[in-house]
Amino acid sequence: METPRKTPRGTRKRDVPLTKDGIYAMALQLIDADGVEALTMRKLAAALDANPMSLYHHVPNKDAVLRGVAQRVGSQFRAGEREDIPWQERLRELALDFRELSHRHPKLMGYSFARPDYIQPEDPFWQGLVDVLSAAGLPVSEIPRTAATLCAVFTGLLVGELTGALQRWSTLPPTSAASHGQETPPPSKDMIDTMFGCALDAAIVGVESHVARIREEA
Amino acid sequence: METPRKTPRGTRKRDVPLTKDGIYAMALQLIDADGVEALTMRKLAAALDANPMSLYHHVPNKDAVLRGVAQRVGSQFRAGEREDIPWQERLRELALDFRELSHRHPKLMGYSFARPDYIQPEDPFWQGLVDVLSAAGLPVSEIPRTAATLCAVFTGLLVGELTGALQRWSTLPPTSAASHGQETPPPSKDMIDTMFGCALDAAIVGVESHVARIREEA
DNA sequence: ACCTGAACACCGTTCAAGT
DNA sequence: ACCTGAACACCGTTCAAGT
Repeated sequence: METPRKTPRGTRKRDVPLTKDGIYAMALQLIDADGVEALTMRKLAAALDANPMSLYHHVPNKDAVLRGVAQRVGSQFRAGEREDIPWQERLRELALDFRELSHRHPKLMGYSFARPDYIQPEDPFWQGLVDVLSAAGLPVSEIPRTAATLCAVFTGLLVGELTGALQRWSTLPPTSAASHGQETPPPSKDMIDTMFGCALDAAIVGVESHVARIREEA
Repeated sequence: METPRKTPRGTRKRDVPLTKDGIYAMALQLIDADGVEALTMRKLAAALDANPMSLYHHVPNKDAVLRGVAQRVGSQFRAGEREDIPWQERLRELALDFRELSHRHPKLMGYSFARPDYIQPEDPFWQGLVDVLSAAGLPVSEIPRTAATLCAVFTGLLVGELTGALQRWSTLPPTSAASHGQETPPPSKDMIDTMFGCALDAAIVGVESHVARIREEA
């Protein structure tokens, strides 16, 4: 009754041995499909056609898996390398790229953004951001905090979009008095694009005036 | 051996019957102390000196408890009611108030901010924000999306602060080449205050120019 | 070195039964 | 109406044992 070998016929996944990378990759697939809260060490093992306990030979615990996946994806955010365009355009590209990639793993990012370590100093995204701010004329000592502020603002907008909060808030009635005016139109994808655009413009202006202020003082 | 009544001597909590509000209040205490991920229906019941299953008579499930707590706290964010000062100042006050109150429940807010429903349309905070933007001269139809964008930006910064991401990123080396320049100074509380201030300034300028642009078009 | 089964100490929630 | 004990279907993780 009991098949003596796994993958008896269907030749499921694992001809390949378990690896850290393989575990992270499958975890990402499961998260993309069902969300972070549905990820389970047992389900992960099953998806890899392995014994749940085998995972612990490659990974210390579940939190490490989540951290690994978050950092793996975080490191895929690319840096706008084009040095031929003004830094303002580069920043815009960087941000839009960030957003587009987030859309590929919405379930993960909603979770990732709440953990401080999904962006690593070696990540191209961080490097790119530092480059752009340096091109903007910001002194080195000012760059990390400006970059950090920009990251926080981007992720705030993205969390808002990915969780639906931005959608929800945008359709909230502007006054509490029940439905006595015109309705606000439902926000389309376009409208959220516009909101991102506005915020990005404001951020750019903010950096510009920060640079100007520092120039003045010197 | 078995004491026939609860609270046999210590007269613990419950002379009072279980209520929805009581449950939320205790859940908030536990979350403040140990974090959202440590909250358990069983521990919550124990803290209320009740049988775990009794909770389900007042609350449908754990998610409802978390939602209830988040909304309870969300509704405590106050609206800057002072109409005698310019809207820019009112917006600043609103934001700083929001931040200060978040600091009172850091463990909760790190979680809350990821759920779209912690701000309700009837909340004073939302009403205040709508008021301020209306005082800024924004047409009613523009207000919800502007308010939504501002909320997303604030919460992004706050999440960054509460999770330590802002701290961490601010001390990241501005260049990947290992330690070959001056160090960036460690960010103090003051420095994070400054970052908030800058972002707030940029947001205000952004709203101002949005108003100007709309005026122009009309 | 890598894998595994059994077991431990938990979870959230259902349900039938009590008052 | 409100509370409860037992039980179910799960968790993450440890550990001793296997190859």
